[in-house]
Amino acid sequence: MALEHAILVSLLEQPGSGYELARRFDRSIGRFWTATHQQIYRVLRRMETDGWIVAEEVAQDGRPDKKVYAAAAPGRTALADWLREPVEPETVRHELAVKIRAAAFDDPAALISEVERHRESHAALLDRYLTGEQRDFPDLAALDARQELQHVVLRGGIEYERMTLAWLDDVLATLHRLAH
Amino acid sequence: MALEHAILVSLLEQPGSGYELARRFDRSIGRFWTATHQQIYRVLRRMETDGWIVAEEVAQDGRPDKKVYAAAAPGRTALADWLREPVEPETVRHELAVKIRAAAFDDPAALISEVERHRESHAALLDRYLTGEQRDFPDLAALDARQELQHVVLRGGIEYERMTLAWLDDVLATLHRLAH
DNA sequence: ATTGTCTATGCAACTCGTTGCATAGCAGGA
DNA sequence: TCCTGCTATGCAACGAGTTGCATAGACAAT
Repeated sequence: MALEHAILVSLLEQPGSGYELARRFDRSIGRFWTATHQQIYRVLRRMETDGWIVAEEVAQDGRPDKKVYAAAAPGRTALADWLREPVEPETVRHELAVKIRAAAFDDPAALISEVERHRESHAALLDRYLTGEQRDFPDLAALDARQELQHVVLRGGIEYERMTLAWLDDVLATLHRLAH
Repeated sequence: MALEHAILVSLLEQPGSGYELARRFDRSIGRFWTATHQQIYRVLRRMETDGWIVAEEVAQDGRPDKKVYAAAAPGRTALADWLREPVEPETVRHELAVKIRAAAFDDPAALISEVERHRESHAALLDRYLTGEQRDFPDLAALDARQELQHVVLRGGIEYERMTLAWLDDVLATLHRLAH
């Protein structure tokens, strides 16, 4: 379980409400740790009672009030402890890989359009990463420690997408070959 | 939910008992879809009552009896239907990426040994993939359709591991730089 | 005028996944 | 001899994650 920790990191980078966190999990952090708003609200309440975070009610006009959370000292301690724990092995759920093997017992050609759609979404994501890189890291020679670490994670995302695109091309070529 | 489908693919490739499936999920299939024996037994019972698979009791000497499952016609139909459904977006859980961003609020050097351990396990996995490739696909020019598809998935695994190793080296260099 | 979308939070019910434990015979090593 | 580990299946309890729905005011477009 590390949703708490992902939320803590996000709140340390920038305090925010449950709703704002949910949107971040749809965008940046969510590339590495997905979560729905339901999970986030539930975990936020638990973290508040545990003293990991503190909330401040913020009145807004034209909008519902919101509770802005920020990381507290016990949260930072918990995060430091977690950092020193061994990384749990990632649980992989690669549906497309299962489908490709499944295609051997059906028509491989039936998968082609799905793989193409998949390829397009990965191409779009790579594009967003590269655009975000230009915007958030315009001068790679002048980064502080936090940005250095954010950037090395982003580089991982970029390389992952490039590798995935190349592999999907390989998959498409294979499927076309099998469909003669 | 696609554990049913992952199990179906595995049973189509080779019938087997719950226990055997659990071991396959620890080895080959599990690289793309993880599952514990508890999940597998529970889903197998459901699949049997749904008629997707059929079981045959096999007595063994020196060992407990086992139930060997094989895919049935309704299971093949369900698999074909599933193949034609759109691929669900993958839910990513990349703990290490979260930890790297977390390191900005603690000591980046504290992560180095963990990343090194991580790197070693990916190097070992790449090695196992390459050894398995030699063993299972000695002649790449003479593959049938099923093997072609298994091999393109394996190529994906190999490229993923290579990319990950390169990225982990990048991460290590960054962490060392920040620790001066 | 009405529809739709956005902000903001939450309940209830459900399924999925994990953990700990139990059984039970056999094989191999300290 | 005792301990560990392997084969083989399963129960019970819990925690994590998903889905559907609800509220409610503000704003923009049709």
